[in-house]
Amino acid sequence: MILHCTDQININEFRSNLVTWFYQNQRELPWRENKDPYRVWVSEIMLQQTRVDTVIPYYLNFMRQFPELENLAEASEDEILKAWEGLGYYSRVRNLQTAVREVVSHYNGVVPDTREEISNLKGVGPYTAGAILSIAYDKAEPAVDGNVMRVLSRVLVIDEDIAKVKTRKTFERELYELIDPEDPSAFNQGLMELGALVCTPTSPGCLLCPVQSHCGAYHQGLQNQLPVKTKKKKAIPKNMAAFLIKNNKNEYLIEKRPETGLLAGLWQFPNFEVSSVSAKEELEEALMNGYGIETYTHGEPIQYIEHVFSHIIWNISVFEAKAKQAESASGTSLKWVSQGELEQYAFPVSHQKIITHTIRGEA
DNA sequence: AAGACGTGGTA
DNA sequence: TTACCAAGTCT
Repeated sequence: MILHCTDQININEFRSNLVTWFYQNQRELPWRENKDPYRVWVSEIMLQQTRVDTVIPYYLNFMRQFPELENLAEASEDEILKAWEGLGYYSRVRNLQTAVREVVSHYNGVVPDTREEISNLKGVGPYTAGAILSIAYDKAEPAVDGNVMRVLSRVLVIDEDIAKVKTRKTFERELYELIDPEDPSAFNQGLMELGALVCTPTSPGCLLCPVQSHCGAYHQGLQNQLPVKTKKKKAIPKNMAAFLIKNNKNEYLIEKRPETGLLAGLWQFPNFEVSSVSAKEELEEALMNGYGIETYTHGEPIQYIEHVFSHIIWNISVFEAKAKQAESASGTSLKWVSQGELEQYAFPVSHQKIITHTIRGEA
């Protein structure tokens, strides 16, 4: 093993090669304009399991809408979900607001700077804690994400399964030795940037790599065998029925999803799992029991949507229906809204397709 | 420990 | 088309 641990000369060279490379090759990103802890925090939450290119427009909009931590703390749930609409993993923004409120009430609006305190904030796990501490506060704390595990598994030739939660701790232990105490921010970001731009999952650019000489996998020709990662299971398909229901005022019925679980707190058209979409009686009964809505009988589906989540596939048949009564027993989770009002509410991507295709008649 | 939790891009 | 991914966290 080329680098492993005790050789201080090699460690110093590794650090300086990585940090120098980072300053010369880092991308200009909106969250790199300054080190404001709140701005760094928001970016780290958005970046979880999400590509840089996807995040950029959301980040710009989010910071325009909630420029200071206090603005986010005071926003409504519908506002924050709308700002997150389409980004996925919606509990991230709900947790972020909970955490930001905690910072306002408990830390006088100042993001705490110890791992202990910051880790107790909702949605801040080991990676995000390390990222904020190092990037915003220049603390020598590891920030182990998928990039870092891929890069270090190659450099240090570590073949533990990076899909396993405990493997992260192995890399954190190594990092406490390896991290550059002079510039932990550039070191951590350099590791991630290297993973994103050079030490990629497939066909890594070893010939361009600033730490090639320190890389055990490169010297042994193992860069394509590492990291080791077990595969995940495939998504399970479900038959879903969705209903586009109008009343006599030309309004649509929408419902708010439960506060926990899949797509928590988002709005949707009445939507539920069915054994079969051709069992009309089952559909009518579900509408009556679930929504208190009697409808004029509906015909064949007017739209089919396949939507793939990480662990589920929704095969949605969309039906059109007219409510027999103008008002329904409207709990807080049911609402009649005009076409124009629809855009105020955050919908899952699968139901955005109903709005664009069936309501607006776009391609 | 393993599964829940989204979405859009790429080979 | 299927599979895997992309700056993880919570239960």
